[in-house]
Amino acid sequence: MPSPKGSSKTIADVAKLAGVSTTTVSRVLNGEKYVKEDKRKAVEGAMRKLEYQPNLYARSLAGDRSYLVGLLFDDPQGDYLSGMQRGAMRQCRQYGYHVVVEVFNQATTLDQIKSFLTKLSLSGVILTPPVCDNKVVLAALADRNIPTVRISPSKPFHGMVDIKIDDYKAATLMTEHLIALGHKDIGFIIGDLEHADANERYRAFNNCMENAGLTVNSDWVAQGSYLFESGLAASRKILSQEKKPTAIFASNDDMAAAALVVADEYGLSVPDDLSVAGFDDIPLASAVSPALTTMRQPVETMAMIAVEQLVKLKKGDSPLQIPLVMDVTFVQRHSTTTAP
Amino acid sequence: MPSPKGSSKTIADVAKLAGVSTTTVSRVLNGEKYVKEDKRKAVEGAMRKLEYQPNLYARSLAGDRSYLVGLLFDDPQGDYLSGMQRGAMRQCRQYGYHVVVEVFNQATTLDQIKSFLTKLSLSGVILTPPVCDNKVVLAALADRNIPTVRISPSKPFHGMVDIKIDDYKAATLMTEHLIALGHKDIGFIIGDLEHADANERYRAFNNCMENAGLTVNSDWVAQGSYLFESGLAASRKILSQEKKPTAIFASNDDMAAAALVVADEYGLSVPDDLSVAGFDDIPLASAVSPALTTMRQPVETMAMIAVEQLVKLKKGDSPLQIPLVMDVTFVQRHSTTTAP
DNA sequence: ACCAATTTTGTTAGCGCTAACATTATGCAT
DNA sequence: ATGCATAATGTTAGCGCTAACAAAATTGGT
Repeated sequence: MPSPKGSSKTIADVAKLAGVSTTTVSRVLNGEKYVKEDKRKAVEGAMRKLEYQPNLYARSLAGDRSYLVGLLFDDPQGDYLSGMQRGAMRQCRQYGYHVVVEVFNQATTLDQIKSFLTKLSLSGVILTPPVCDNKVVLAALADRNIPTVRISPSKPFHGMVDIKIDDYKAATLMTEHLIALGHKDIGFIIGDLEHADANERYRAFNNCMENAGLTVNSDWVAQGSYLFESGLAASRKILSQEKKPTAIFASNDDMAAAALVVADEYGLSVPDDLSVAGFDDIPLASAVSPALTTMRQPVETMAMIAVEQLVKLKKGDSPLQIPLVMDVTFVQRHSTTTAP
Repeated sequence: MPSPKGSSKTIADVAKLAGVSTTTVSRVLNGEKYVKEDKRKAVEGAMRKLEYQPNLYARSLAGDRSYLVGLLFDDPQGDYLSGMQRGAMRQCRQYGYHVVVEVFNQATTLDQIKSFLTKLSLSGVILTPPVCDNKVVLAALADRNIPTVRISPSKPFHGMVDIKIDDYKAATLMTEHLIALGHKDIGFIIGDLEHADANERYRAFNNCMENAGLTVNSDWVAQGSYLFESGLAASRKILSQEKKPTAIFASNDDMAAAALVVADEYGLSVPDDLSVAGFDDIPLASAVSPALTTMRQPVETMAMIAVEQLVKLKKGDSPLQIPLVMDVTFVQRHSTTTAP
């Protein structure tokens, strides 16, 4: 009896058509060895003919993998994170995995974390900053032996793969760029210090200034949160000073874009009166006017590699001992120029 | 024998501890009726004591629901969509569901769509614009009888729940606001016409102008795509004209923010020389300077309601025959004022 | 040709849960 | 009390797949 419309084929249907056992079909499905070429061909043909789609839930229940990877955010907002999400989705599709998104922040209880992790028994998890440094989450993950990749974490955590850029070096490069342009009075907008990268960028700025024999004026340093709005407040704090800097280095593009707006409020022309540098190279960076000089971070690629690593971990490969450090690209546009 | 660390409890463990059958536990788990209060209490107690977490995959395999809802994007970017995502995640957590995100666009093959839908056998799907009007996706969904909620679709589609705002009315309101301020020369930036809402807003603008006895100057109408960058180009097209409008109504805030930037390029002061109105009220709208007059759309709430509807559909409720129309809020800020 | 090592295939028993179908209590009108 | 609807609980058979084991086929050395 032909199965009614909509009812999907099972592994048994495929096995019957291919003239093999269900186990053999399962082996083909999972790319195991110990299957003769001709049988493999037969099975693959049968699968195609029947438009067979493996049942995710049966596989998960019987086996150990779930083909679901979790993408965890503290606050899902902004181009940086949607870039991550895009990369993760793209690579997951490649491997037949799917992306489950979830918010883990201060308000998330331990129970919710545990429940999420044990209920879904994820094939893997990607932690975006600052969740990647959340002790509770890390412990819960390690406890359950869930393959985990962290994006831009602070300290290493045993058994987890880290993917990052060299924030210190990148921020040093940018500071040097400003100094090379003759700027001596440079302001800095700090990112959300919950994020390890924010710390690194700030540290690099300070050290680089010191090495160049320049002093950091605390009036020109302001705390932001990486959000555009916070950049407005930070920029106002800096530019409302009697003596103003000739350049501002913002820890990300959103805040740099905000600096552009505030500069305008104070009648400063960018870059002639004030140079502004950003970080990340999100779409906005090239859209604003003047377009931002920034440091491009390959966000989408990082997420894609994260998924790749997860798949490898799944196969039993042991985690990389050292972080995967991606290259950044210095992008000079029109928001920075020689000191006035 | 106590189960080893990490191995989670099963329904059988709970049943034994509570002194009932597994079915009764299942009934409690699913909130079915026909369970006496005392047994229910006993089961709930046992669950708590054992920290029982139902196995999602077993439930999905045995039953018909998967506790996974799909959130489909054409291009996951921008505050509007991350607002959706936030709402969906929040409400899903409420109900013990999870959000699987996926991109469905031109590049997605029918096979991929089918594969996604049958493999995951989702409990429900939320379609964001413009996926909500993608015939192929709609057909595949209907075929599989998957409960579906669409956000701001164009035409009704049998059996699906639609959630939207009254774009026509909202855009009329905004246009009237501009006209009431004495503006006669009003420009318009059209959104991505793949989105039904973009069409509605444009139609409303045209009709409203006509009703007020004003003519729409085609030099002051430009096509955008809802992205910030497209707003720059559109605004430049409009403001580069010899004779300039005294107001611009952009179909969303991103493009309105771009108009602000371009106005500045042309030496126009907003709102004194040029009024600018947006739509959506994303965070950016209140951050830019001057803050945008806009029409607030309860995006996050819409997504939450979408999940709620999905859960109801799951329970066998029949879909609403008419779209759920959410209220918008006119938000007057500082980017619009009386005509010069 | 014969044996052990190795590859290839099949058999079977669940994974943890729910649906369908008993079966047993309970209420309530006669 | 008696019968009958209705409520409350239990029994059982899978859902579609994989893991563990068993069996058969193949290989290669002697």
